[in-house]
Amino acid sequence: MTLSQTPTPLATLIARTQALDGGRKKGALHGGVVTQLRNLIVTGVLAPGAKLNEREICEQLAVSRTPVREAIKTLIQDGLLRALPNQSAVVAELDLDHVTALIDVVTTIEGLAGELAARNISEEAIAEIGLLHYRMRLHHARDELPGYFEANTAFHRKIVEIAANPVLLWVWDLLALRVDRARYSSNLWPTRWKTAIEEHQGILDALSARDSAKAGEALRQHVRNGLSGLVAALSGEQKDPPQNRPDDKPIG
Amino acid sequence: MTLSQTPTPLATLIARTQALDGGRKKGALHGGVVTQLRNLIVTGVLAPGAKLNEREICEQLAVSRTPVREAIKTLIQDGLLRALPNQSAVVAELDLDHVTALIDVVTTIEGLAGELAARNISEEAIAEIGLLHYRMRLHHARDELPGYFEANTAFHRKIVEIAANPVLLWVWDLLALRVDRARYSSNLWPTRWKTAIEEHQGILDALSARDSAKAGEALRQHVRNGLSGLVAALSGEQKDPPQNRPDDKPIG
DNA sequence: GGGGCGGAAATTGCATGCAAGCACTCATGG
DNA sequence: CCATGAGTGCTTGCATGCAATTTCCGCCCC
Repeated sequence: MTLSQTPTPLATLIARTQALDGGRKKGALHGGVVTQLRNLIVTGVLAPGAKLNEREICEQLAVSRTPVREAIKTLIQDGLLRALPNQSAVVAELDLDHVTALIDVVTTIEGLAGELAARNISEEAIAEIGLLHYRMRLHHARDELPGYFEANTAFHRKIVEIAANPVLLWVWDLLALRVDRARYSSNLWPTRWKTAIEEHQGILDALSARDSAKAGEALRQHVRNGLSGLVAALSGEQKDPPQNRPDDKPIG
Repeated sequence: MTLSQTPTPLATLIARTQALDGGRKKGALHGGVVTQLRNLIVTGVLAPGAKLNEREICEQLAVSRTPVREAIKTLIQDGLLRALPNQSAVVAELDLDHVTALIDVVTTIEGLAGELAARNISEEAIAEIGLLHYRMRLHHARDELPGYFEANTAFHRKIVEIAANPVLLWVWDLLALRVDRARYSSNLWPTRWKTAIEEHQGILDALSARDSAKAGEALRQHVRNGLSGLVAALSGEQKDPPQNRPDDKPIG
């Protein structure tokens, strides 16, 4: 009753994902709940502004309130939820302003990652990046957006890993959550597919050449382009009334 | 008994801070515990590697395990604690590598902040920055390190605020925790005092002139210098055996 | 008809109880 | 003397109970 105006009770939506308690060890509930809820938020099943009723989540996930409460706290830290004292946590809004703000930060972070990665990169890492690039091309050719999506995230994260800076990776992971959320929210993306692949090629080339400045710049351009397009798409969608579309399948 | 080898039981240390339950409203315990523990970690009272026994913290802070557990989870997210399944959380190490990794990220982030701030800055904001700058000079002249320290943090944070990018501010706050921790850990800093003040002057000038590139560069230089000096200091201290010095007062 | 108010239900925040897992001790054997 | 293993106590992880606060509903008054 509390969660958004969706006619479908969240029950089904959560239940659809998985039952969460598969022969679990002791310390697995908290993490499991976090993952579950995070996915629901990032993919947009839980619409911005929706209230999270602890009891309801407990019932759906078949766990007690303790791990649920801890999970909610975690997601608040991640910025996916907003907390009000003595009130239900609500899914954080996805203002255009906020997504716009992401552009500069993510661009800068990924640019740094590119610069650092180009310096450290090993032959093995080059091959791994290349592999992901071609996985993306394959998914593109087959028109498999979800697969492309996943490979794309892996591609970018791999570059950050190669940068070999744990703090950078930590920040990137935090930001990636928000970027993914924005991406899921704007389900028109394919326009940039081809361009994105060309840009990826450029990034790969720069990394292979160990050209730090070029890799950084290529990544900055690529990320900025992608996120700007995303903002444009979102601002176009802004006309849709804040009602959440029922059963808004993630992408495909 | 569990918390580090310090002869002084943590009891006194925590008790010294404050009793935590001053006519509290309902939703204040969790935040209070987080703040308390965070301060203890950042200031180094809780040495890296120290185990956090839930029961003990409960007794010292006179709250039950629930808020303490939630606080610990929060601090794990912040990267101040490390979690081991079914084991006590431990204070995160402060590797030299980790602090070194901070340099590039914080430098980049503050550089971005400078660039953005220079574009948006209002006359009022310029005045506020200037005020903080002169507060620092005053504290410097009076040789009041803690006051300088506080004003310094406010100065930097203010610039990020002026940048008017909520995501940037969020990331900065997260990073600032780690920077402060490293700073507290190396208690020799005054060498850079004068230089730092000159650099601050340069930053202030660039911001006043609304010269984006210059402000960004000035901040990058300043932050890099500061953190590099910090790393140098830490790597010098590295000789001290990993034993934590008893009653290592934060700064002076 | 609209707005303010009172009370009850519901919800969060905190405290506590119980079970599983780890660490530590101490005895034993090589 | 050192390594090994069983037993015990402590610690975390989860479930649940209780109190304070919010919210929601109906009612009354204007």
